[in-house]
Amino acid sequence: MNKPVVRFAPSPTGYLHIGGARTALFNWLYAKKNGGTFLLRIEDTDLERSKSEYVDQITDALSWLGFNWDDNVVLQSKNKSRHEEAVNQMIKAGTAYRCFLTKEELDVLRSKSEKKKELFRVPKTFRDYSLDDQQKLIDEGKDFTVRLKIPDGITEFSDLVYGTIKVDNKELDDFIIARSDGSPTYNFVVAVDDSDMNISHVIRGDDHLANTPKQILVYKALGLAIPTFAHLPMILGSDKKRLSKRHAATNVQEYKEKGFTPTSIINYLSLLGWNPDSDQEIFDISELINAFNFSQVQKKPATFDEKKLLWVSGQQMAKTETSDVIKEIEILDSNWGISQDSKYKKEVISLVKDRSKTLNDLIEISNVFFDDNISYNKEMGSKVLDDNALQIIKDLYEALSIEENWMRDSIESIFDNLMIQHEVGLGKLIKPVRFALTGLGYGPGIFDMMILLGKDRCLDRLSKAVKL
RNA sequence: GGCCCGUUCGUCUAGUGGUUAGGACUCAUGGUUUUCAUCCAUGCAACAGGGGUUCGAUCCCCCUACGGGCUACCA
Repeated sequence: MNKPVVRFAPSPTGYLHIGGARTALFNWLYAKKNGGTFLLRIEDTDLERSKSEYVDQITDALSWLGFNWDDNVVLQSKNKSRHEEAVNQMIKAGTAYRCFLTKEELDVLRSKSEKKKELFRVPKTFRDYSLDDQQKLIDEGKDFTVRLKIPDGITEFSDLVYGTIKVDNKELDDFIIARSDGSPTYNFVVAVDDSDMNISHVIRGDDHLANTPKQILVYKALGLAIPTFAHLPMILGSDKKRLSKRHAATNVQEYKEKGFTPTSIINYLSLLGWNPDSDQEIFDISELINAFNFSQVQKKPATFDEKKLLWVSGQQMAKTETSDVIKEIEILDSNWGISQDSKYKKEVISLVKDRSKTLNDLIEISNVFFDDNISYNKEMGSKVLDDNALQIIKDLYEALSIEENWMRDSIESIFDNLMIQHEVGLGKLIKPVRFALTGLGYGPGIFDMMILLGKDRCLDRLSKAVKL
């Protein structure tokens, strides 16, 4: 079997969203698994809506995810002359024809049919005009579109996900392949470009399933080799509607900003609409490449669930080496821990890594170790630091300040003494102390934290908290 | 309207012509951590409906309902 060539072909009319990322992922996985080629084509033929800043956003997001494309990015708009050539070739060959019906005429006919509840079909008025007759109309100055001459018969293909799909060509109109301004339409260019790029496997969203027979007819009309198709089910928002800009967070960039790593996002996305044929849910990238297979791709749409993403992210965090986690944080926030000792940073992260789900969690908690200017929430302070708690902290301060031995055992025994002295459990002790030290209601184990912070900073913070 | 595709716990999914329909997330409860989180255990919870075929259908067929896509001089 030849090495597959696949492509991801977004249109630059917006940022890369989660659904697009999933399509890119499955393309990329398939290419990697089979030693194939992954290409990127930007479908920028809709000049009205396409923006170059979106191209940059999309390529940035793909790079961040690690979906590196082989070869240069193909801009569809650059293939204009090739598309024109293909259209002319088809007119000459008689597989396409010039249609002189105007949009206005067609709109009238269409609405008439709709009123009568009849099925609308584009009239085939000009379908069998000879090239000479067509030329005469052109000479008269008439505008025309070019339509594919759909042959009789059945168009059938085998989709890697959906199996055999069959459509009677009677269901298809002679659709436009070139507009009256000469620009080619989607279902036409996509076939020409995929063929020119030697795409062997077209892997895309299943919103294109119904377009596929049309594209196959273009391949046939041009005598081109037909690729294999694999359509992926849609990803839905929590309201069961197709994921779109209306939904909360759909931009890949937003997930980066929320502190998710590429691996976590890829891991979670892979589980939407696909199963590894095992109980495994947490994958690193190479495991995923290994396990990927179209036979396990789902036909029904899947709903995006951020809670599970969060869980996957936490699992990934726990199994990632501390030094790699630090690298990820520094990619996200280049100012993080900038003036801190690298050994100290490592100790901080390994202390909080297993209890954090996102890089942002890590950044927030680690800040407690970097910045001695603790900001205390007043409302929370008045709740946690009642008179009893304040007395405990004062006593703790006294005991700690005369402690020579800043070790876990000695700190623990100080706490033991305080528990007896104040007749409270450790829980009642820890909460105010943690708040005094960090301003937070959660965080790593109190003793580990105190050892890492060191005696001076602990005493300093305790005294500050008392003065609140 | 026509054509195409789909429908298993709330969510992601496994599964087979005979199963107590399995796992994961979420949620609840309990345990560990004398706190929180993690972790562990237990629990709640599903075959869209109706007809067939069959000794027996969640699984095969048909219909209905629901959802999605295409039906554009959008992509």
